[in-house]
Amino acid sequence: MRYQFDPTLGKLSSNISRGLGRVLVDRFSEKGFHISSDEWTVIATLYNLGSTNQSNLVEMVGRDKVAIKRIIDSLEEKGFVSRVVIQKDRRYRNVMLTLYGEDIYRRLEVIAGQTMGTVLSDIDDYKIQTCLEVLERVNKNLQVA
Amino acid sequence: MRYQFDPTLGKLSSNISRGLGRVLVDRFSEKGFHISSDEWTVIATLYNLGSTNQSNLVEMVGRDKVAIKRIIDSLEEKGFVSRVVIQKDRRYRNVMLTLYGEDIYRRLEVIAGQTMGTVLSDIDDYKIQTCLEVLERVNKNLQVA
DNA sequence: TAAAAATAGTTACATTTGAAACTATTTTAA
DNA sequence: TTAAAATAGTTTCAAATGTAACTATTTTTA
Repeated sequence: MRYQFDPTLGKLSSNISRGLGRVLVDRFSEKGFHISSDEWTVIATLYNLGSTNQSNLVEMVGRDKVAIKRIIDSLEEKGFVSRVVIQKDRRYRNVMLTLYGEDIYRRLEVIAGQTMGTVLSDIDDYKIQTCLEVLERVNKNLQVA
Repeated sequence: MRYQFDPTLGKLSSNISRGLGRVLVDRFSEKGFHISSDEWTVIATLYNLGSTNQSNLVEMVGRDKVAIKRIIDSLEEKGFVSRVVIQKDRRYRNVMLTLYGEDIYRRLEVIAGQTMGTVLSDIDDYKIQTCLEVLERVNKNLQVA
C-alpha cells in the first residue's frame, strides 16, 4: 500500500487524546470531581489490577516513572490511593485504591461510560473493535521502534 | 453495546500520539533534521494546502491559535515558512512554505513514509482504513462535545 | 563477602504547554 | 459616522511535562 506520509494518524491520535481528555475532565468537573485524565487512567487501572507497585503501573499505563510518581502523589493527597513501602524489598511501594478511592472510581466510571457512549454512539461496534485492534498493534510496534 | 469505561481509547490515543511523535522526531533527527512532530504536521499541511492564514491552520491542524503561532514562529526562524501581513485586511498573515521549506518537506516525507511503513507494516490495509474512519468520526464527535 | 551493577522511586531543572488578557484591525449596527 | 462587537494574532504567566541526575536498596559477581 501507499503509506500515510501526510500526518493523518499522528494528527488524529493527538487530537483525540487531547479532546477526549478535555471532554472527560469537563464531565467529571460538572459533577464535582476534579480529576485529570491521567488520574482517571490510573484510578481505573488500579481498580482492575488491585494493589501493585509503581513500576508495574509504568508498564500498564504506558507513562514513565516520573509521570506515574506525580499522578500517585496527587491521588494520595486526595485520599484516593495509599502508598506503602514493602518491607520485603524496601525499594518498592505498594499502591492501592482506598475504600474512598474505590467509591470514587464507581462514580467516575458511570460518567466516563456515558461520555464514551456519546462519543462512540454513531459508530458500528465491529468498526470500533477493529479500530482498537489496530491501535493496540500500532502501539506495540511503536514500543519496539 | 457496553461502552468502554476502562480508559482504553484514551490510553491508546495518548500513547500513540506520544510514541509516534517520539519515533518520528528520532528518525528525522538521525537524518539531521531537527523538527518537532507539530512542526512536521504544519509543514505537511502547508504543502498540501498552499498559502493560508494562521486561523485556517488552527482549523486544519486542530491546535489552538497560540500553539499555531509558536509553531509558525519556529518554522519562520528556521527559514521553512514566510509570514506576510495581508494588506487588504491587516489582521491576517499569509503563511506559506519557502522554496527551502518545500525542499525540506520532500525530504521529511520520505522519512515519515518509511516510518509509517514500519509502524503499520503488519496490519491489513482495510483495517487501517476502518480505524482511520473511526478516528475521524470520534474526532468530529469530540469537537461538538 | 565486598565492590559493582541493577532496580525502584525521587528530586531538580529546563522546556513545553494552556489559559487569559492584551493589541491591532475590521465589521456591524445605532 | 462613530461606538460597540468581532476577529486575527500576540504576549504573559502559571502549570504541566520531559530529561537527567540523584538516593536508597537489593542483587550479582569477582
